Amino acid sequence: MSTAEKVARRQVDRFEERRRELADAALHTLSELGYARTSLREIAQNSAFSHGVLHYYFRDKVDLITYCVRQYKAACVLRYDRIVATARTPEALARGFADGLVATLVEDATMHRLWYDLRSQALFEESFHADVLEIDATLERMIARIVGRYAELLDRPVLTPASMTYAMFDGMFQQALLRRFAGAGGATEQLHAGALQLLTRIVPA
Amino acid sequence: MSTAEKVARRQVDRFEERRRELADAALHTLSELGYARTSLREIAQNSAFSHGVLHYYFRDKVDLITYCVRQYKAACVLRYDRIVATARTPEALARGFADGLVATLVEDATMHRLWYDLRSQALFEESFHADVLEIDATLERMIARIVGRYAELLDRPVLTPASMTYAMFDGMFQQALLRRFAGAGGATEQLHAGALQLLTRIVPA
DNA sequence: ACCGTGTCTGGACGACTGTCAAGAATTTCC
DNA sequence: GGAAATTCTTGACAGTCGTCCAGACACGGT
Repeated sequence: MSTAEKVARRQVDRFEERRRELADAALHTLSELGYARTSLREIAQNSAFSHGVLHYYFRDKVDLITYCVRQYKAACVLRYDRIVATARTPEALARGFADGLVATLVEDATMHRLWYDLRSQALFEESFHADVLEIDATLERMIARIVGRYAELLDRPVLTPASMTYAMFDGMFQQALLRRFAGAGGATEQLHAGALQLLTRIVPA
Repeated sequence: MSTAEKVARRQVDRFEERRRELADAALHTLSELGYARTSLREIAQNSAFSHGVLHYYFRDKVDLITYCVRQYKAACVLRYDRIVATARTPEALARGFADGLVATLVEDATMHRLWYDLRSQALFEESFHADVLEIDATLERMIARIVGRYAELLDRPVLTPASMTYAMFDGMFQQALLRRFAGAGGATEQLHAGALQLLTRIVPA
């Protein structure tokens, strides 16, 4: 590799790193304010830079948000992979999964509400379609892995399609999140019990 | 009733009627553009009036949107009540329910995406909490009536809590809506099959 | 040390926002 | 028919928005 190539590579890396840094700040602001109320100036204010720099690293607002969504997805997978249990018994796996759901509901609540917000935006903005569908597919596979392992440990077949399974867990999680932010009590308990119950419904005896 | 009271009553009625009319226009615009992109001027432009009149009938934008959400709820209940089957056999009820879901997914698609958009907003804006929770509770009861009747026809007990049942149907519907707007095929078929399958899971043999 | 390139700032621009008020238009009532 | 009350239009207001740009700054290579 020539020195010129090394220089170019390093600059590209720096550029990418700064993009990630700015997208991080943007994600933080978005998760706090929501898509409708987040402006580029507000994002810049929650970063170490001024608002002008955003157009140096991103073509426009849609470009920034799209990049944010992709970065969010990466975080998503990591977070959920924590949940994938190393358990040796189906009971331990189920418990670990339910515990993990409740934990991320509490710890990453603002990020989750951002996800549902952005997914709703995808119903109106075509430019979000591809990324949202891809993230949903990733989450669906994650759920399928857990359910598949659970059934494997029980030596039973999975009779429910993965898309349906994901939709049901997602619906439950969304309800729990809503109750949490709306101040209604019992959200964590309902999610925990619901996840366990749903698991036994999907892999019936 | 005195004549003065009659006059007052008539004025109140007219006032309420105009509010409904404007909220209708607002709902139409909202369902087309989404919460984040809808302005009062745009709403007025899709009505027979100018933008200033909105502040004659509504205190501010939040007041208007809140009123819209409440009006939307009324439409919701009516629409879903169409689905509540008069069927005499469980098979007919299940089929009618699944058909109804698919029909409203296709016919009222823009209204449904508005609902999910506004419910996401409730995760960020406290003023939406009460109405969103109330609408969700209404929909939950609607689902519970259908499932309850289905179990009754089969002479079996319902073993799943209503909140969990609603969450699962809602999750499936939301996925179908997303696939529809994202241009992915098979949304209606998946929803139809999923609803039937979920019904048998909730009321197991 | 200096130059050139890459990075960043801060202000300016026009468009758009919610809100409001003055007055025109319309309706109601005697 | 005219006065009074209501309903509606229009334009203005102070902000904020995304976007762009001239110039200041930083820093690695020679």
